[in-house]
Amino acid sequence: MSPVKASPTARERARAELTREIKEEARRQLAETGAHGLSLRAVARELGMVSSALYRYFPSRDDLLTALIIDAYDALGEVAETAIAASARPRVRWLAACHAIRGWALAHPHEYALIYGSPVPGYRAPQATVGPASRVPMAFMVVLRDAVAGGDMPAGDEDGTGPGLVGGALADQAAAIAAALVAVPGLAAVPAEVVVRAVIAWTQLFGMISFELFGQFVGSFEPADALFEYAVAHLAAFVGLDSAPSRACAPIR
Amino acid sequence: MSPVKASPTARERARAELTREIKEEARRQLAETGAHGLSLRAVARELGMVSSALYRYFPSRDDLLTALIIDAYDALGEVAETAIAASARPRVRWLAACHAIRGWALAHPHEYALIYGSPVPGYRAPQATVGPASRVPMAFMVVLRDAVAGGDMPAGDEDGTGPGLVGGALADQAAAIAAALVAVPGLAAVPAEVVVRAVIAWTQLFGMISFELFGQFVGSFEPADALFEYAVAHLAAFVGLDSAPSRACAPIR
DNA sequence: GCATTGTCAAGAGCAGTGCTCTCGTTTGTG
DNA sequence: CACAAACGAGAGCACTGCTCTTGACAATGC
Repeated sequence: MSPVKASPTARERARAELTREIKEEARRQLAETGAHGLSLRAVARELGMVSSALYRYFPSRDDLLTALIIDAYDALGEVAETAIAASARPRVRWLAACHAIRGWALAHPHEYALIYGSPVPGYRAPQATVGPASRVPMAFMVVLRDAVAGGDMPAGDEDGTGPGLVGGALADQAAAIAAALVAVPGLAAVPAEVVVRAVIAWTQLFGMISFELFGQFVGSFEPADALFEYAVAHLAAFVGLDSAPSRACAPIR
Repeated sequence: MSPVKASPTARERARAELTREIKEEARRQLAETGAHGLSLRAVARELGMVSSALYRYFPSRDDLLTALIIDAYDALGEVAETAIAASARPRVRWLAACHAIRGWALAHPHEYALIYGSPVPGYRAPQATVGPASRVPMAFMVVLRDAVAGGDMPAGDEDGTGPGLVGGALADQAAAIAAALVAVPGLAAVPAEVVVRAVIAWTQLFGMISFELFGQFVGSFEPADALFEYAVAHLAAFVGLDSAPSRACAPIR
């Protein structure tokens, strides 16, 4: 935001350092006791300061949580972005992103719960989170855009009446996203139906990770590795990223 | 559990009544302030009693929450079961269940968050919840079983190498579920691949509902009606419930 | 019928929380 | 150097979940 001063004063450096330490300690407690158990007083105690001093850095507990949420979004976004960075076939990059995201979620369950679980206490996501939050879906879109540009996917697939044709409000919403995607790096356009399918794939991915993490697979699909593998393979086919272009996603029948 | 006495004493009736009232008031506060805001003292205050008296009915706050969780699972399970009760084509019953579940979730967001959001505070789901929790996925399985039995779905679809063939650990896990399903009402068996696909559809459904409810669709897909419609149509095709059997889920290409 | 036993609501109290306010002190700047 | 902003410390408020004790009531055995 504000331009970084050439020589930050000792006070500013101390402040930045302490802010970092507070978040670090908070993240530690988060990993131990979850969002509910995160206590400002405990964080302050652990840092050897008094609780009221902490309010100079985060005006409320929710603000601390928001900072952690943004960090988590960014961390996961970076994981996804490095996963798709490899110069491989789009399908490989897609699958890599899915596995990387799951890996991060399993390694940081409480931080995952913080951003993809039920919204914390009373609290509504502030605007500052939507940027970092969009990094993951954006990464998937980038892969699809590259696939379209590279000819790895049929570009114009507006065939008549599919089982769930994109039309009406859906088409508009998808077009808005596709437009935003084109505007930024300015290359090939992604068809509306592919955008919609990508969003569905996105929800599918996080639905499965959430179920695995939040214990909905109790006695049935645990571990969920095989199920996940199967699901993401289907998802890649669903959005149009095929290993063998024919028989995309209908082995049944 | 315990056999109901023919003539419950006045004390027993009062206790049951008060237990019901406590849960009712707790549910009301839950709808207003979320799980975090639910306070035993506030519930007691609203009921005109003192907080300590409440501990005679629920030994701890977590126990109250558990009771609410079980109730929520049961309520949603019943919604799903009545939705599939109609004697229509399996595909119609499937879609009805999806829409009914979403409708309940939108009407009871906090209760939904309680059961499908991040697991509350520190707490791990006790065994008593797994029964009610399985009613929804079970309902979907029943539809599929009926579809297989009624010939609405290809029964043996073990064609060679699909994009994500079910095999190894996945096949075992799916077979265990299919076996449990057959054991109860004892009719047609559901192929392993269909079971796996049903589970994936289940996670997809709740992934989308969660994203809609928890605000991940911020500026993009709101309202999500059209997206949901499109997604569940795909899901029905994905598990093998087709309106027009051919071109199941591959309008792309 | 009376005494015993168990259940119940009430109250006080403990340890903990988020948050606010007021103090001196420290630090950077005009 | 002086002044203002930033800071850490402490006390305090209202609230929480939870425990313990006390006295009143209802159900049961003799």
